[in-house]
Amino acid sequence: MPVQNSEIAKIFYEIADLLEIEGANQFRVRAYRNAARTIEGYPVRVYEMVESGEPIDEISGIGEDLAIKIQEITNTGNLVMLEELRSRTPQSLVKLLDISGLGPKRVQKLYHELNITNIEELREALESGKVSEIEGFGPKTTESILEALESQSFGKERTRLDIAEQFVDPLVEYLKGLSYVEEAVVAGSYRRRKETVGDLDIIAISEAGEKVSKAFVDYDSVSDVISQGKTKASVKLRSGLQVDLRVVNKDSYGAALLYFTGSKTHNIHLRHIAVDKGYKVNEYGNFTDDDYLLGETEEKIYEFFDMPIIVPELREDNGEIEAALNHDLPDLIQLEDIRGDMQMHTVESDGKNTLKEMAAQAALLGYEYIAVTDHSSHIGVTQGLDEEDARAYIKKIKAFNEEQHEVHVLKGVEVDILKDGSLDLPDEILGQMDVVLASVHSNFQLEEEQQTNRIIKALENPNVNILAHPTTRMIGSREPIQMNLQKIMDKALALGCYLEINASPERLDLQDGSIRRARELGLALVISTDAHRKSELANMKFGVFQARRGWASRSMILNTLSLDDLLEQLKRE
DNA sequence: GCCGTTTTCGGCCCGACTGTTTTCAGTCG
Repeated sequence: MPVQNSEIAKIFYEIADLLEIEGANQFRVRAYRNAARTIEGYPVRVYEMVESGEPIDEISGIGEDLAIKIQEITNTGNLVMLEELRSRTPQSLVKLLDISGLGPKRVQKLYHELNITNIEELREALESGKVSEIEGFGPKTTESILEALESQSFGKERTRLDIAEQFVDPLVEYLKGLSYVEEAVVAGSYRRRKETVGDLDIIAISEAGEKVSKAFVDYDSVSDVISQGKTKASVKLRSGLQVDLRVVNKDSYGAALLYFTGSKTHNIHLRHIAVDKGYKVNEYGNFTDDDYLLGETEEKIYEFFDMPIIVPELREDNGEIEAALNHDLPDLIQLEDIRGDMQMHTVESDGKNTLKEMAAQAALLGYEYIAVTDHSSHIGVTQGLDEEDARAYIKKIKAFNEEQHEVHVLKGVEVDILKDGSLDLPDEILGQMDVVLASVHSNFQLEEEQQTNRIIKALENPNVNILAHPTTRMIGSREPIQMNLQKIMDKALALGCYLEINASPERLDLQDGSIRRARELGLALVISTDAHRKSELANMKFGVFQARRGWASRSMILNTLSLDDLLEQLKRE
């Protein structure tokens, strides 16, 4: 049975939590957590490596012991060690760690002294006053735990990048508007352009930390103040989003930005290098003994380590530090490189704007071309094109291109892949299109092999150019379908077709790790917005962020090409 | 539990804030 990387990671995360509650060596705990993170983001499925006999202990952070455990998981779907841990320390205790203010030590105490194993028992013990009888649990602590329980803000969900963006701009503007604030900027996973963010981290330059901190907690949309000090403060906005502020002086700005942009593993790796060279790096700068050396800008810090600056999107400790040391960082694609959008919908199917309106908006964005790709009719809700509609539609686009020359419109369609892998429009129609996107909109539950074969069969149709939103996942609401993406990528490469990076912020499909995989295979991709109204054409930036996180260079993204070159690339043998 | 040009032991990133304490442990990022 294929075991996903995420399943292995989940087991290691749980082991780390349980070991921590048991009071195990913190470095041992860290090793499990570190391994979980590595495997979670690993571009190759580890179980396939095990099957083919590839050495997994060559993965950084996986040693002999963890390699054996991974083999056990991939062979049996289970790990005896985890079962043993669970028999000593109830699994349900892990949930308690999600409650703000409760860490491993306190959870352990609650378990040992009151035999509390879950949230319900905790709530009861808090309300009956039993918890405050334990040493170390004063009135403030018990109250804040109770509050955290009431607010149900534990088990924190992550916020989509586009939604976080709506809160970021006004808050940063507010801070910048304060006379004693020189600069304010968002760091954290937001700056790394991760598809979702857990909270927002803001860095401000000021000599008046206490005043900034005060103004920050007084911000209009703040509903709760979690902490407030001279150099940092933490609040919850009404939306539920947590925002952390850090105030630094000019000399430490770069160091703080680096530190709070993360990722954590990237920072730790940099610090290892520093320690090896006899230096110390913290959020205030680079130090030798206790003497400040530098820290004003990120460039200077990377330069200190003989590296060019590494852009935030790459800072995941996935080889970017090694690449930087070799001066071999990828030349990442930028939004300005995009010359056209390869998927959008109009009123012909489920879009809200007309062809003319979409084209006008694309012209405003400076595009040379767009592909209009309305749905085929299989999925009833979208009222897509049947054969007759499609013929009329082709004529309509031809006429439109004759009457205007600002943006060339490619005749396109997003055709449904049916359950058996056949397509929802006849070849004769598809053959008249400039670009054909094929995509899965139904039968999400098929088993991996059947799903994979279904998609491959669709790609084998010589009219198909692009597999759109390849995994069909929706962030936070729909898991990717079970499919062997590696096989599909290999096939696409062999057949001369391509995969899409869907830039819709609720899809962002492909994921960053898969884009990285495509890069390694030499498989080109397109980035398209799948816009259903003209305003959504602006979502292209989210796709570009995602592509950058996947190490994509301009040369591997087809819609950075001129129209002629693009059409040439779309031709299949 | 991982790792190694200081390599098989002995390190492992580091600081701010809070609450409950009389000097610090726990949590968080």
